[in-house]
Amino acid sequence: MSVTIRDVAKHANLSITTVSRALDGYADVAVSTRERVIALAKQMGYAPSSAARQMRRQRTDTIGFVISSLRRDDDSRPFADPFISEFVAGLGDEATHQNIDLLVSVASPNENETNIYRRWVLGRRVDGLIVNRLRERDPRIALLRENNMPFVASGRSDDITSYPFIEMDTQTGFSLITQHLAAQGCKRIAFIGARPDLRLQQDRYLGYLAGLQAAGLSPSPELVEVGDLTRQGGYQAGLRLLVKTPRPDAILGINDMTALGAMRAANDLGLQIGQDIAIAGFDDIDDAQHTQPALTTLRQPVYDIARQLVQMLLDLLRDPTQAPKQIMLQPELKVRASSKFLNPK
Amino acid sequence: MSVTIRDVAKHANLSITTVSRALDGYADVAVSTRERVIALAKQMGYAPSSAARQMRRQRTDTIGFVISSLRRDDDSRPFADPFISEFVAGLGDEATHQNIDLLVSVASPNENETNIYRRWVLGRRVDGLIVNRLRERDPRIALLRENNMPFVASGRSDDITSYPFIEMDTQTGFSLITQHLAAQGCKRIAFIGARPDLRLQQDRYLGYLAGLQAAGLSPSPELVEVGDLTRQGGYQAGLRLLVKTPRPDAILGINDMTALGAMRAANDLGLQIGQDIAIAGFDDIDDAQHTQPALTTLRQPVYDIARQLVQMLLDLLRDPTQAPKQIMLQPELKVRASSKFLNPK
DNA sequence: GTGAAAGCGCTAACAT
DNA sequence: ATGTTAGCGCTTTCAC
Repeated sequence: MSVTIRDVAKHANLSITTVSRALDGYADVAVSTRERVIALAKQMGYAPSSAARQMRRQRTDTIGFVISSLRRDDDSRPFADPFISEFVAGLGDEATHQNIDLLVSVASPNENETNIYRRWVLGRRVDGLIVNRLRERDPRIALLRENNMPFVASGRSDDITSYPFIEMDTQTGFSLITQHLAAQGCKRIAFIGARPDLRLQQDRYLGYLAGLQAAGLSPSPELVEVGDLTRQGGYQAGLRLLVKTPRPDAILGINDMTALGAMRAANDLGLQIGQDIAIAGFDDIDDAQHTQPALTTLRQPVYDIARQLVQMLLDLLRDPTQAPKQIMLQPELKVRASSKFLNPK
Repeated sequence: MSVTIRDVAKHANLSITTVSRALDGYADVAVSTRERVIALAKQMGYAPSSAARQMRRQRTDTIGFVISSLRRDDDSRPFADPFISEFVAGLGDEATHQNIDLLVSVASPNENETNIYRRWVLGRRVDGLIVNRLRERDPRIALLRENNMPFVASGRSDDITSYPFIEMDTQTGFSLITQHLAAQGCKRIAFIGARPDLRLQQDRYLGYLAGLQAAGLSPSPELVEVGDLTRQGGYQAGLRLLVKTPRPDAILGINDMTALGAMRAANDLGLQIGQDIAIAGFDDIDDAQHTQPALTTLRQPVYDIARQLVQMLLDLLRDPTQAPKQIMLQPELKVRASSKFLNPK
């Protein structure tokens, strides 16, 4: 069917060994031979079969990433999450740059995403994995551990002893942004979070509480709503918050998409954002600078984080015994117009 | 290292043949044996090695998609293109659903993306490919053809005889939306396009011209600018257009991102969108409904198209001799507030 | 209903 | 500097 190393060897009157070594650039091949082989291979359209190579080398030169979509219904578009897009872009760019492949899977909420991991891990489909949006006692981590599958994480789980990760200091970040809102004169600062089993919910919520305390404000259950990290979820939660009396004078979203949804809710209720109410988010997605008014947020260098995660994973694959690199980054506060507040009573 | 079929066979006191057949559900295995094997495999954490399977079956159960980023610089975030995200989401969802894997690569502008195709094709890394944003005399298509690599396309190239594709009738669509703008009273309707070698530029530009003609307006080179499908490109082109005298009274973007950029340009110049100037786009990305004012556009069911493309590709893999399915869809005009125009002189 | 054996295409250890 | 050979883990004929 397609051209194999045997065909090339035959045409070159060489053994397949020599062809293999010539193409892989081994030193013990005559220069003239090497050049001849390379030219011939190119001309014949030969490239090593990836399956054969994987089998022989016991290595796939492929890393995997499973996009876990947290929510999908008729109103919210799938995967519209720009955070994930940018993350995937970083993974893809760095993978290409390092000459490895990226296997991507999308786990819809109804299927058991652990199954995808299981298939990839047990079938040695990939050399390693990138994991994000970790949960408490994350079953994926357990699976990877049990099967010795190398992985790096964005954010950390409970047990951080044995794997590399990059994490934003979201707790400090949320404390700072909460204090920023308080400094605008806001007294009733609401928070739209996410499912409590998500690690990021815990960190960010704690940061929010810490920020309130630092500002001398007391927390209230009335001011906390649960979203789902999507614009739609933020919109719904925003509506629930804004009809309460007394009304919140600020809304902090667990991420930018949530904040964008809340902005829309405020808009629909006729409130002037950056005047009647302050709104802020987290991530600094592309849209954040392009809304009217622009969204105050904490910047997370998602693209760079993704690239670095790939590098960390490759380091780990090269030397599995090394101490896991664990990096903590400070998010950067981006103050824009949405967090102004001109109506302090 | 990891558990193979041999290990399972040994534990079960069976030949590897029987284990293989039991797990693959062949009929000629005793029910009791099958159950025993399945239980044992699960308990031992066995799953067939994907590399070995690929090699033996001469099939990868993987399809590929290369994201060709058209532009990357400091101002524009990579991959922020929601069109691509949604497309990838559709591919990923359907692939998962069909139990195959999706290999993704990101081709940065500086590397030769044909190299990625070459590696995948010659190395039989994937069973088939999804291709989009075709160009005139597309070298990728030539490569795929030469090497008998099955593929399906979103949009078509010059030679449409031999491969399946799904295409939007963008020409009709752009004609309609241009006429819609004219019907608002706009007389100087500008168009922000893209590189002329992109197939989509040609179709959409022709549609724009046809729409002008149908509305009794004459085209002017003054009213046409070149962008790059990004928000940033739309912004720059928008600025160039809006400082001209006389000023355009409508801007039609080749896609929504371009239109969004143009909206920002109009905003920056103090123009009221949907009043001083009408703006429209194409795609109906998630953001289109969330801008202020909401963006008039032509809806393209990107997610569904992507899913269907995967199905078409799998059909093609199952029966390579079948006549290529070629589908043409009509985009749906979504009239929103951005295309109002209240200042006809 | 089960097993033996060939072979997918390649790489690497070992020989020459 | 080049060739011989074993074997990666699996599926699939073919034989029993």
